[in-house]
Amino acid sequence: MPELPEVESIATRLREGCSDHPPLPGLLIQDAQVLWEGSIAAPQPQAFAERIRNQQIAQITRRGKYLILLLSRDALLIHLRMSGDIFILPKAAALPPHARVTLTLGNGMVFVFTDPRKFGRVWLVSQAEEVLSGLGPEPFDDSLTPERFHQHLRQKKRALKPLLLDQSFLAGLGNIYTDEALHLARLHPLTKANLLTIEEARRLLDSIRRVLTEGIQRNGASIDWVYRGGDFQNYFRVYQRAGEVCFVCGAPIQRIVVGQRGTHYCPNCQRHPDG
DNA sequence: CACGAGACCTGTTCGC
DNA sequence: TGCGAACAGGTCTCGT
Repeated sequence: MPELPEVESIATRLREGCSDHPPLPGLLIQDAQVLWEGSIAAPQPQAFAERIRNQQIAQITRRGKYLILLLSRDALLIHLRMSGDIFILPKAAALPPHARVTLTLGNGMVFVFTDPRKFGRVWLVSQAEEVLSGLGPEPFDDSLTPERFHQHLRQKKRALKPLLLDQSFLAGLGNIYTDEALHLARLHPLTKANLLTIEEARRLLDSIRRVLTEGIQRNGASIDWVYRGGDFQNYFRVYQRAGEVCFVCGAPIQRIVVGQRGTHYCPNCQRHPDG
């Protein structure tokens, strides 16, 4: 589930607090436990706890799908990949299933990174940029104008679906929001990027921003057994709706596989340029 | 450069 | 009921 809106929701909750826990900025990290070494991308897993100990949480942000905690000396970056999640619990509480890394906080609570599938990764580095340097622009960046977006698209011959999933082209979109954005923009997932007109590029950028905004407003999507508190899953227009009717035209939503990813679209609203 | 396949993992759901 | 196959929000690497 964790695409840009889900990570943004988590970052906001950690930064501002909620009914279950106070804001994290200002708290001290007293200790750390690595329960699954594979989750630690940097530094060496054995060096992680020692290095993070006694650093204070200064600021919490997001870049693409990365959750970023700026600490007194280092930056802690977390990528949730397919099944990662973050819990803040009382120190005395039982650890949730699949806990991989824990941080003991100064207020008697514990920061827990859980991840059933073990795809998620944690980095503790002196500069966040070491990890983020390959990312493309943020979708909401003001400098990403329709004209510039069109320029970028014109340089790519790839199909829109895999291109939008490429984090070096644009940071933050995953399988759900890509399918939703393409439907809103009335563009077929297999359309070649360099064929878009400026008007289509404008429509696509606008659609991307609209679905991401809607996702953030609904606190992200929670589906299957991974629950995250958001309810955007109740407002999907195409994702996981194969065989159901398109809300725009009534045609049945189609599911195809593109780049090994399930891809959902309306064959009537989203016509392939070549038929 | 573009693309497909395979790898990394566990859990749920579906079909027989 | 049981069991294997298919599928899942992501990314990396390798071969063509």
